[in-house]
Amino acid sequence: MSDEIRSVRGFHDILGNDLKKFRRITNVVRRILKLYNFEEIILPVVEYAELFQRSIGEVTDIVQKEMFTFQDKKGRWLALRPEGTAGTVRAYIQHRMYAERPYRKLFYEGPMFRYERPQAGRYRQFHQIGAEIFGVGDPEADFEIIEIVYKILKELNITVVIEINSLGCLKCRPAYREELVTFLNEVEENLCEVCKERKDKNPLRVLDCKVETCRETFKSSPKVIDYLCEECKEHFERLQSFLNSSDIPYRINPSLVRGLDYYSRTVFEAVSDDLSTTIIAGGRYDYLVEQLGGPPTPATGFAVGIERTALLLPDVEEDVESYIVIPFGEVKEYAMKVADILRSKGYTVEFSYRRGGLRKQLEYADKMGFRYAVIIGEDEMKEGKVTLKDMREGVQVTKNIEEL
RNA sequence: GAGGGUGUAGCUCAGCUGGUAGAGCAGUGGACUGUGGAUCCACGGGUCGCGGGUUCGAGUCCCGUCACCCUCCCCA
Repeated sequence: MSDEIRSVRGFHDILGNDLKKFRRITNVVRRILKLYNFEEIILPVVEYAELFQRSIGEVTDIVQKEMFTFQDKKGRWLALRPEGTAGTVRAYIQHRMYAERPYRKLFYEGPMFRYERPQAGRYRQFHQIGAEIFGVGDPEADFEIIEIVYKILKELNITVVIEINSLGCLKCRPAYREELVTFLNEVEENLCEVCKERKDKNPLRVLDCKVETCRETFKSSPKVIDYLCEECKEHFERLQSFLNSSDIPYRINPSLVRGLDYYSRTVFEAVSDDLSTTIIAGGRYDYLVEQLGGPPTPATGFAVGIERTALLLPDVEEDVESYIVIPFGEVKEYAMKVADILRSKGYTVEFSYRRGGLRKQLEYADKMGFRYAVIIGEDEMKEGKVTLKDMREGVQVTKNIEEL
């Protein structure tokens, strides 16, 4: 036992009930994305580290402290992807997708990697499923993304609040940023230690602080939405008008900012009240494609944190209508044939390897939750029949092999 | 990167001021040779996370270390 090899810290196996929840989430998301005609792309797990430095932002924690980076044999810096958007944009550019159609809707699913301390719903290898719309600058696209997020949560029966905000664009954000820094310097003594640190590094992030005294202080801080230029203001208002004419509940959170540098204009988060954590988030990133070497292309998208969402799902006991074939006596060949006949009709069938008498066999069938036990003894074999027992109802019938 | 908690049987856990390791559940077999969800009996199973120290003697005390869980930071 002492020399047993365990999985690497923060890298976990997903099995049993956790896997059921995992699949439930991805199935729901995939089905909804299909309704909106998104197409899947499978992206590599490894990219050049530079891709993330140039997209997520050099000064973000993700890039500075949380990325798994390493050198290949030729000394190039590679990284395990910490998120999916950068790779999707890279692929969009690399395959010249911008030249094929006026716009493109893509989705991806897979493991992401961040080097951080594991805790509830958070691992070093975690999984996201996300979608992006390239080439649409209009708020319709933002609305579609938020609508999809809402449908996902509704279908999964998860109660969350969708918070939205606008971060403005390159025209209006710098002015706001300056105002904010001025304000933060004035109230510096009221800020927590972390905020004092962050104020110079990434001032927008300060607004995200959860410390009560900070929140109180920020009530009088300048708000991004008051500094939006005409175009950004109109964009944000039209998004709200789409939302208002839908049944999607939302609220504006003027302090909502996101931790990745590439966002512009619309940002949103689906925040769980009982978990007090974000499970789905996203927003618009109109400069990223160009920043990574493509033509100017507006884009917007979202990502679902699968493990985190799974925490909000109840344990599900699904009734699988599966069969167990119980051979009793010298009937193995016959019993295997019966099992295969059932499989050819599409049933899930386990051939029992459990040793022991019929009693033990039925105990096993009961414990494992099989709906039907197909009992096959020498009597049944002689007559070309089987005994089919309904484990739930406790009744059994004898059937000819052809009647299965 | 900072802080807190926990490591004893497959699982959940007890084990007092140091004195040879325990329960429940699960497993296997039997009571019961072709009928489960119940009962009873028996059996197997542990370098007490790892390393060192104190001691005649350490699961228990001390030091170190690792892992897991949780919180902060950060983020989905």
